Amino acid sequence: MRRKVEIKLINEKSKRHTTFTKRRQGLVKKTKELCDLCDAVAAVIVFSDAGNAFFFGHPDVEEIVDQYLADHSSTLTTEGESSGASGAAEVVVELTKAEERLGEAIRSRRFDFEDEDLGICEVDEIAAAMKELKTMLAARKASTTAAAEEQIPVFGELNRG
Amino acid sequence: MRRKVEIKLINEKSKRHTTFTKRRQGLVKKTKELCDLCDAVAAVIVFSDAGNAFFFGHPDVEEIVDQYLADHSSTLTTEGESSGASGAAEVVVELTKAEERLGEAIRSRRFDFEDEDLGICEVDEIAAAMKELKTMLAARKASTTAAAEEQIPVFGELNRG
DNA sequence: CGGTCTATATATAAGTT
DNA sequence: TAACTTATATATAGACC
Repeated sequence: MRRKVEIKLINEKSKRHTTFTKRRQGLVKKTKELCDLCDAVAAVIVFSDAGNAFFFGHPDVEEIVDQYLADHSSTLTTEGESSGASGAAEVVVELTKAEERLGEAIRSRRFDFEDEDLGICEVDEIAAAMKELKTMLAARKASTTAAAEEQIPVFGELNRG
Repeated sequence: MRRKVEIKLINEKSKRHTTFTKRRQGLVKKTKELCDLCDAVAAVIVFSDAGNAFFFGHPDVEEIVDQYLADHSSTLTTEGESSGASGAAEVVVELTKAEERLGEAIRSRRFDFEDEDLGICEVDEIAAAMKELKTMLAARKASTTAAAEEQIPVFGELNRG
């Protein structure tokens, strides 16, 4: 019944919403549990498409948010995890995500390309180029002793005038 | 081996810390997944006892935090920036996100490039290529429509020297 | 400690109503 | 459409390095 699900954008709207609701609830629950178990200072905020905010925080969302802003308003000092990439592999992951979003957008035709000045072929090429780029990065990552100064013809085929 | 655990404060300090670390990681992962699966706007912030902040947010922690504060401290109405953009501009936005992540990673030097098989020059080239791609898209978008609307966001520059 | 390894608890994707 | 069910995927407690 339950199938393994790829962590990428769910294109089907109703399915996406169902997953959003379930996982949003789970996330808040997990946050509460973390706070209860460890007396942790933690907050989670989730916005629905409609703009409704779902949140939880201990001791208080605003306090945590203020603390965060105080710590990060001008000085970036993150020692642990953050939204940023931290290695070549992570760069590949980021590119992969972007690529997949593009691919999804194209496949699902969420874009009304007819009304845009951008043709579907161009976008498709872009997605392909990103995929290529990702593959290249992965390959480079894999081959430890490969050439150091090799030039990379990135997006060369896109230059069509 | 694994026993069901009551959701209440763990008194044993070392055990509490272990649980904190594991669950904190899980929470961040779940938040990421929610964002990836549903293109959700969500953020999580956790502080360790030592005062270190662990966080994740999409599109950006600060944005979400600001949105939360706006919603909960006044009756400001900020509409339509998180999702719902349609067309080429959205593609550009996706590219922008990826580009900014790369740029940030490069600037902050959170990469230990020495230990990777990927040189900073290569990554820099990739970032440049993405910027180029974005510019191309923007230009294409602007040309046919004869510059009616400026809806393509300006990027944070990468300053590659 | 900080990471790895299971066995088990929990979350959750589909199905069902 | 949401609530409930159920089979499975995933998270993670405890043990061990």
